[in-house]
Amino acid sequence: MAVLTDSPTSTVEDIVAKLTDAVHEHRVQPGTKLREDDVGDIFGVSRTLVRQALRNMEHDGLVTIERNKGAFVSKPTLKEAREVFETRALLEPTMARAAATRATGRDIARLEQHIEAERKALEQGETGRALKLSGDFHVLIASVADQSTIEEFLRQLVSRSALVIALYWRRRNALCDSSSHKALVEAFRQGDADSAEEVMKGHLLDLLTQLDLSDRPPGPASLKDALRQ
Amino acid sequence: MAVLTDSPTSTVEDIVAKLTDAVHEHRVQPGTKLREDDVGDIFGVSRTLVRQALRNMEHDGLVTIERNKGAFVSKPTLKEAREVFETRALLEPTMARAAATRATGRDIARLEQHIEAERKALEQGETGRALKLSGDFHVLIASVADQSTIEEFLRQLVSRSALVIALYWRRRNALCDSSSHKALVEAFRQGDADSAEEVMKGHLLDLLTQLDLSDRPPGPASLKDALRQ
DNA sequence: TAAGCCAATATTGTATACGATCCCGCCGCC
DNA sequence: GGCGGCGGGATCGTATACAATATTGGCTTA
Repeated sequence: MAVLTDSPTSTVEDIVAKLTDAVHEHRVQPGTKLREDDVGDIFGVSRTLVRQALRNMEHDGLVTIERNKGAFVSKPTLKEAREVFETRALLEPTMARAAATRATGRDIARLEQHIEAERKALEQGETGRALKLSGDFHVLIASVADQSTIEEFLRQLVSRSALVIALYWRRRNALCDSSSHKALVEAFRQGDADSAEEVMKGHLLDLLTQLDLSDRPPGPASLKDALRQ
Repeated sequence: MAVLTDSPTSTVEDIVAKLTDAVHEHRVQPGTKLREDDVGDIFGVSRTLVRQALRNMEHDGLVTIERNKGAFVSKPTLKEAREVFETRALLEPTMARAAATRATGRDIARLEQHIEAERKALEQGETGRALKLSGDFHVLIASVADQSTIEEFLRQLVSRSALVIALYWRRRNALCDSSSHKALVEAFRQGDADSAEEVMKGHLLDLLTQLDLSDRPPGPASLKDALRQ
């Protein structure tokens, strides 16, 4: 699970950012153990900072820490997976509405730039990176809406969504097309709050339908985990 | 700011819980510095665990950590204060609706027990404790609604609300009467989702009107803090 | 041979030690 | 007399050392 070697000393934020990216881009799978010494070696810091980073990520729901066992990339249960998207459905349409009424020219430009980056990543076959960027787009909307509290929540929810997608995605191929994102920005540009809200609702539903959240065991659990209970 | 001495060793969770309670009950004010050695002495643990606890509380928005300066009980800005209640307004009516459709007899009993505890605290003049219990009630509703993700978010928002109230409450006397809480439980008992949702909306508006979130300096900032910038 | 126990090893949990930074009072200088 | 620099103490930041716990492999025994 080697991620990236780094310059002599990294900050806690560096470690969190790099590990989080790796999870978002599906370079490390849910269930992966994050041994403190390993991570420390990779980033060139002591376990002190690694532990801080891991606890941070635990708070975002990306990592689960079991006492005396260690830190693992979280494996959201079916219920948790549903809750993540139910919560997003509560927050994001309102964010889209607010963004539509507030977005400035600079905001629009930033959003379009972002979409372009998504397109490029997809074009070059970097599906992991495209997925991450696609998530960031949703957080960016909350930023445009100037709602930092919800932006923070959304950051967590989008992170967890990456885990959910890793576990419950139906067909790897049909990845999130960016037409919805384009439609959102178009609504923002026209200041059409109603449209923005509706497009966002639909977009979240689209995402949901591409997941398999029917009742069955919590995804590709390792044999070991399965038998432990 | 002595809080509570404790048995020889406490866990991180103990420390977080005790400190959080102290903030919820307004026994420590926003802006208070939480010196690591002090907290460690109080709870009989090393700075290692204190730092973990403080970082946890930072994630909940209760504590702000400034590098090389230390940890302080957070002082939400006006904007943050507004965002807290805007976010609650997005989440809680839906939680009330869900609770109304899901609440069992045991749930109702638990909620009524909670209200009774609130009443007693008020009766005995323990306004701090009453305030904390009043906040917990809202979290409890999310628990009844069986939405653990939102419950966690609400826990953070209610915590921050305690800070907002400490900073922006208009008249200390007129404290949250529990009639709204009673009305909520009554709606739950009757399974009246519409009513539950409406009562919750109104209750949150009531709270807002008792706050002074008009545009003016970020509350009772100390002169020192004011001049520092 | 398989099950169970025990020791050796690996890993995490907590405390302590040391270095870096900041705050504050003192002193010299203008 | 006031202003600015400078030192000492206090406090935080990180690494390391040691203790506690879990895991693994081999060994014994029925």
